[in-house]
Amino acid sequence: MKLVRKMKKIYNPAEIEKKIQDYWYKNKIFKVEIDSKKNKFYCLSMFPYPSGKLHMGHVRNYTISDVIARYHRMIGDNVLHPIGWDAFGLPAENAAIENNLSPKDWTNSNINKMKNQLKLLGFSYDWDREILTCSPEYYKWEQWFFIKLFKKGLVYKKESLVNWDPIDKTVLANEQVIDGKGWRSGANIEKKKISQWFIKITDYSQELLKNLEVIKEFWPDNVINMQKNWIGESNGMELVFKISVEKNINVFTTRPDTLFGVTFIAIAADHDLIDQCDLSIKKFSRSILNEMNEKSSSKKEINGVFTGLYGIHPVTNKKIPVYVANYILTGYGTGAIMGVPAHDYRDYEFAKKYNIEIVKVIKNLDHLDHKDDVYTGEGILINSDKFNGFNSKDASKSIIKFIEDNSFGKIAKNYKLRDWGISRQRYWGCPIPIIYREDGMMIPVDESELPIKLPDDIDFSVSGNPLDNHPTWKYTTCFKKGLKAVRETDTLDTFFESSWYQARFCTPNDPDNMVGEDANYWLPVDVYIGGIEHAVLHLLYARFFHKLLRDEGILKSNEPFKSLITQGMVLKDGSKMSKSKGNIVDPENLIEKYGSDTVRLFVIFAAPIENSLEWSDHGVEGCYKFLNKLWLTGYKIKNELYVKNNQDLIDEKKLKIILNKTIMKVTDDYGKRISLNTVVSSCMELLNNILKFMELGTIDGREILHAYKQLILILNPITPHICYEISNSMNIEEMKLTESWPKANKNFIKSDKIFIVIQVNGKIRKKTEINIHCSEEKIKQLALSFPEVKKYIGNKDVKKIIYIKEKLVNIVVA
RNA sequence: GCCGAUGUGGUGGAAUUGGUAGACACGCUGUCUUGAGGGGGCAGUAGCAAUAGCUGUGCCGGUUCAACUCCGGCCAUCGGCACCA
Repeated sequence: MKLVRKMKKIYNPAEIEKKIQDYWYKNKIFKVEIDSKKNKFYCLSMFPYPSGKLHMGHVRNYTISDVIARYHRMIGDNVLHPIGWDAFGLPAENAAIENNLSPKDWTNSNINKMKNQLKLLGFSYDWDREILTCSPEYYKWEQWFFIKLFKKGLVYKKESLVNWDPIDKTVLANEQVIDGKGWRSGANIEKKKISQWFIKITDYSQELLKNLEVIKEFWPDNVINMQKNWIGESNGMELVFKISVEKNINVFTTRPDTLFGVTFIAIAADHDLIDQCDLSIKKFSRSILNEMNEKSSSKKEINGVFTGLYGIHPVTNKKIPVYVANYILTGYGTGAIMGVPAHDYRDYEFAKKYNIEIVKVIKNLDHLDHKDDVYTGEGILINSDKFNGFNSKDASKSIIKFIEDNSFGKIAKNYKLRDWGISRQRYWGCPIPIIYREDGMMIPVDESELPIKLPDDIDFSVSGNPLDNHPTWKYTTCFKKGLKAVRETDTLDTFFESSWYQARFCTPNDPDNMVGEDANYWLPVDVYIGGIEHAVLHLLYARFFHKLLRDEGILKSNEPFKSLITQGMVLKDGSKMSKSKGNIVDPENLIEKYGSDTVRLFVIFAAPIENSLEWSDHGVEGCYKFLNKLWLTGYKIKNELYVKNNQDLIDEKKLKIILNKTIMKVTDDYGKRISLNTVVSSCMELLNNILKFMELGTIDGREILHAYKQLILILNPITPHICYEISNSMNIEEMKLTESWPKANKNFIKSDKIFIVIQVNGKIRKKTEINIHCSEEKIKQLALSFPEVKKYIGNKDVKKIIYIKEKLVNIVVA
């Protein structure tokens, strides 16, 4: 055995890691282009906001994607693993105000710092694809696309009640309000009626919902569920109540089976019909609307007023009173409901308060003796004319058909999803490419004028939207007629940028296209990794955008992300690491102390990916010790390699079997199960076994060396620096190949002897080793012969003997 | 209230198709090495009990020769939505 390089006895990560990282970076080792001969694999982590410092959550996220990317490279895939910066957003503006810096400089310096930290962790990115969402080259395309959508009628401006964040001083989308608070500022959200830009995500409600069925195979259940909930499809019917010859009220219900239980109609406070009511009703409605504006969360007491109007029940022809009620939402369904107090809690509460008749039409079969006043479940229809005796499901179908046949209404669907509000009253974002001409026209700017760049000379000392306050920026002229015009000073929600970056990564530097043709080779992303907090924010928007791009003819696929992994939070002392709690572990200090391989190993080993990860200094130590042991073992093998002439062939085979089983298992774990913590366990076990056989000294050193080399290969995705260094000094040829993943040798998966468990009535009584070629009959006989087994059989009858191949024998006695 | 997920030693967790529960690690205990500390080695570590044996994967029941795994019903924890008709 010739040894090429010297290997030091002591593992010194500080010395080896820097050298290897520089080599990777300078030689663009992970640069990637289309290669039709290879299987493509697009591995992506949610790109970071450049806050200035990498935290443990980032480290975990990016380590996971790096491990997956490196594994796929080793099995010969063409791997796209890019990184970029979600660089627009409020923190830059706030920092600028506080420290009197420009948001641009602040952002750029943060990116530099974080890029260095990413390099310290040895992530295998194609750095040539780095993108920056605040660069005009990027946001130009967003403006271009905005204009396309505007012309299609998919973006529009409308005055409506929107969420106002009083701390960040901007409007927020519904998805960005969490528990009544702003997603970033945490401020209590107020309702304001202002004119805002919206994008018609609701046009895609049905498809966004339907395609969940397709992606759910490789997406976590909870995310699928949250999106399903958020889109919120309800099936039912719309029904028309005549008010007068020319006026109607349309109501939406999901319970057509309760049609005969309607005793009132309730409409929302901004319903069209209110215009025709008395002044007192109008005043009341306005007070309800004001109440809604004040607070969006907290529940209010049910409240309403009779309008004096009646609707005619289309089937019974009864006069049904119409009320304005504060529990009817504006903007959902038709803004009006049919009140069925016997079978809906809110309707019941309302009817009690205003002495409205309560008519039971559904009999509860499960609780016949119960005399509940309200029953919201399904049952058998009563008091329902010709539908009496039907069960709820059949009745609903029949009633919908009856209603449609008589033109009283129609089958209908409703969604909770609202259009996405995309304008923000902030500076550090993508300018909306719209101008307001002096003749009152609102038109998009011409493509040739793009990008509409953000001005750099901004005065933050005045409060309000800096673009609006800028002395010259917003004044322009119309390219068509030369008329004077004023620019839109709102900017786009930063979720706009992150909705399509995964497509831009495919052709990041294309000057002529938003997304080039290569995207159809790379997309969809094969594995996408990020936090659960984006379940209905970014992950919904990105799915929507992908469909917009498809319908514009730019992309061919339907969904951006084939599979999704939501990694758990990193905790310390039971809670999320945060500055205010003072429980932060700084990745850079840790790398300095142990090296990045230890940090990577720990975050992979300490918990399954989806679980939260409780920080443990002891655990980190343990990982560091493992790497030391790995190194020292390599050193010993290299320097104390021995040839053994009278080796123990049985032990040799044992080691081979352990090795090949390990290769099989970790291949499955990396590739199919994406269970990375168990990869580490298996590698630890293998090293323990190698050490055991070295100690025993029964096997030829070359076999030990072989097993060790394979261990280095399978560990390489997780701890690439130490593996690279060891493979150099021990001459592991495979590491240099494009396809370097070891294959399990099928000849060494099973040994000749196997352990069999012998049970009597399902309880283990004996464990024994048998020859693999032993016949079933013989094994059964053998099982019966053991005294430990006989003892439990006694003089009872052996009813049957079950034999599970190569696993166990169960003797059933009675 | 609705929807969903999860429940295994002191701790993180493993058990991939119903077939040896607790792999791998952390921690702890004993012990050896050292002047001491660190580091390292060896042995032990689900509970009760004596080495026999019994019990044990949130609880109750069921299916099965066999259940952490499947089914039914509870309980607890976490997450999402929440006047959505």
